Amino acid sequence: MDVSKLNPEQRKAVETTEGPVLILAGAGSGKTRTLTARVARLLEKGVPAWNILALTFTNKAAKEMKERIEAMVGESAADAWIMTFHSACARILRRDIEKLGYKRSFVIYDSDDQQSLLKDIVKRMGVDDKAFSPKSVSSLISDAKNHLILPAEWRDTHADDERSETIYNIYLEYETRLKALNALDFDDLLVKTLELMVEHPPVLEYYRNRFRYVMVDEYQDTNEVQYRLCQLLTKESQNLCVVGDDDQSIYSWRGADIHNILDFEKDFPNAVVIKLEQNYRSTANILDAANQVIAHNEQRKDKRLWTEEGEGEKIHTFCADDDRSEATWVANRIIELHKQGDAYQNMAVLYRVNAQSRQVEDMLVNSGIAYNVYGGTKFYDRREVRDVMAYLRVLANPADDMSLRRIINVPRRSIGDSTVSLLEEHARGNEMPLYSALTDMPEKLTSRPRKCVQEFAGLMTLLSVEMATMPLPEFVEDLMVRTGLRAQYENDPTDDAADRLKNMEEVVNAVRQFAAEHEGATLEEYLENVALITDMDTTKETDGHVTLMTMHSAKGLEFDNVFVIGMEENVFPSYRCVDDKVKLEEERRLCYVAMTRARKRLYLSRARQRMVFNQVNMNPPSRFLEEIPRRLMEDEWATRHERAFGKEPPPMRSTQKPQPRMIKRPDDPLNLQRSNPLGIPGVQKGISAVPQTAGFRAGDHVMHRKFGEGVVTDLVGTGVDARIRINFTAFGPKEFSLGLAPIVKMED
DNA sequence: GAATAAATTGTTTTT
DNA sequence: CAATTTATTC
Repeated sequence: MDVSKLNPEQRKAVETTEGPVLILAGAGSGKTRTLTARVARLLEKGVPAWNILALTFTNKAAKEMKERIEAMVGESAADAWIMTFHSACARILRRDIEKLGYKRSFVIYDSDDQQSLLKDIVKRMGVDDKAFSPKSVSSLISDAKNHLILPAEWRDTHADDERSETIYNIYLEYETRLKALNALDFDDLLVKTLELMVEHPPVLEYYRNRFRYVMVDEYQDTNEVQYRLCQLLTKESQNLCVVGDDDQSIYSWRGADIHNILDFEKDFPNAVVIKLEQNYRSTANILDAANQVIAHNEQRKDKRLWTEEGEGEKIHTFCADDDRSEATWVANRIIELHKQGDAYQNMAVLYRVNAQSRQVEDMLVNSGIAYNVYGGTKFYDRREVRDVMAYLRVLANPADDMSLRRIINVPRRSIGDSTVSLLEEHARGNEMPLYSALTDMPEKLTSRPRKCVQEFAGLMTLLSVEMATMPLPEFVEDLMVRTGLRAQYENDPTDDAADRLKNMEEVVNAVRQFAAEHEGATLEEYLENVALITDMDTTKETDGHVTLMTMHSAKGLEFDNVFVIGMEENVFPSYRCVDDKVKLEEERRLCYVAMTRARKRLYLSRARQRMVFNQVNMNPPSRFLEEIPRRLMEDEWATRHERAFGKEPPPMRSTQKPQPRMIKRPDDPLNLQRSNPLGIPGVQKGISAVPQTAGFRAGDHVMHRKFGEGVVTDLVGTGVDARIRINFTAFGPKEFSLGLAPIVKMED
């Protein structure tokens, strides 16, 4: 293991192999390199690979780490568990879940499955499905599970009203049904693993002995269950090494608790804390800007990333007329960069919500530029693909009524709703899965549907025999023929059907690839893989392709040129977060993550108006834009006097156009609402509620939107670069750019 | 029971 | 607007 390429802090992280270690790794600080080197070091010291557990959040991160470790030490790392939390839990459960009363053939329900189950429950309970939409209920349940709150506890900790009672009933029924279906949702994978460890000490003992060294990546994103699992596993060995960055915590909406990383030193008082603060990725300007933005957060560990890189280009900003011309601008810049010799794979367009990819896609298609969109509608979310999966799931786990119901009449085989209802009723009466009702039919069933069901039951029996005898890929191919799924689309001349057919063929390819990578793989293993894989993980041809993805998905990645689009209030930060201080700080962290993805050039764009919900919406520039010091930015209008479409620049003053919605700021003591609808960074014209450079002197009493009262101590520089230093009564001395800081002079 | 027409409804972010 | 759900007709 050659540590000479590491800096002193990184080296310390690699060499500290024993005891609790907290590595605070800023963006681009060589985190993965350090982590992989640490694993290599452990192996080199003679720690057997099977003693090592390295947990990540994404398959991509796991895969990368695994590959890099293998490149360093070769096959000797093969026995180490380097995988996501969810995969590790699935694997642990596959061994011992029978101790919890499930069967080992359990299936994993994704959020779609979860929601259709909830929908079914709500419908059967006869409650108002508007007030209890599957979406809202599923997030409540997920939230409860992530905090280890079982139905009974949920009821005890919530108001004693009708709504809570109903939710409790749904939650309870949901749990009961899942168990009957022999299915686990995503949260269950973690919760049940914890349950297994807590209630079955020998199991815990086994894994404690096995995993002597536990490492956790992106620790700031762990939720309570993951946290407890880590604590439990390392209680004896104390060998828990966590890596994270509180500034990059962007998953609290999924139960991630930032306190897990903030309180690590409390949990392990003897922890070695290592800070990786040198950034090897971005130019100084980009890093500086990102640092400035994140400095506006109150809830954070103080740190400052630095770099040896040169300043580089300024951050390019642009304000387009609408979302369409914003996309055109992006496409044009991409073309320009490409002409300069930058390859498309070095460019990424990042956005807040998946829907924003549409316009950019259109423009890239028009320009003939290849691209990959990550996220959004996933391959495995397509109807035809899910149909195939439903067949496979029923065969793997006949208790899966939900999947069976999905495919019992797909393709059409004249088993309609009324027949299914009869079968279901009968199955429920006899406390058996729906699948059993296919062969043990209720007497009420008349001869015609009876025959159809019989035929279907015969098909399923045939398939289960084939499943046991044929290699997996061939079996899947055969299944699509025997079930008639193929024929359904083959006889359809529309383009749509051709696409679907192609997707089904893609499933066979995926199975074939999986079988090739995992020798002797079973159907269960394949299904598990499918359930835990995301769109990010499907291998794509990246060469010559521009990357389009959400800022969330971009975490952990880096590109030479990064475009962040939709830098507007109510878009980014999202309208759902604008009124909540805590949520807003998470948005800001997301902004920090997005900005720090860029190595050489960062482009921030916004649109004056944008179509949202099928109506025109006008939003002021994102507050994050205003948190970047002006000296680091260069606006296209100001410098080039050009427009995406060669139109005249719009008037600087708003005429009768619809007024943008004002941002509500309950915490704004002076009511300094943004009155700068057309405000262009770099062209300081519109900020009118904020006093301009003139008028401040040392000794003046001022009021800041966030920091409250203070006294001006100093003024530095002139013009756009002018800065002001203020000593706040409550927050001490701070420095701001005079043009940007939301301060006003107080009347004495 | 199936095919078609009408109506409704929704947009964070993901394992 | 587009995709899904519900109503209507055959």
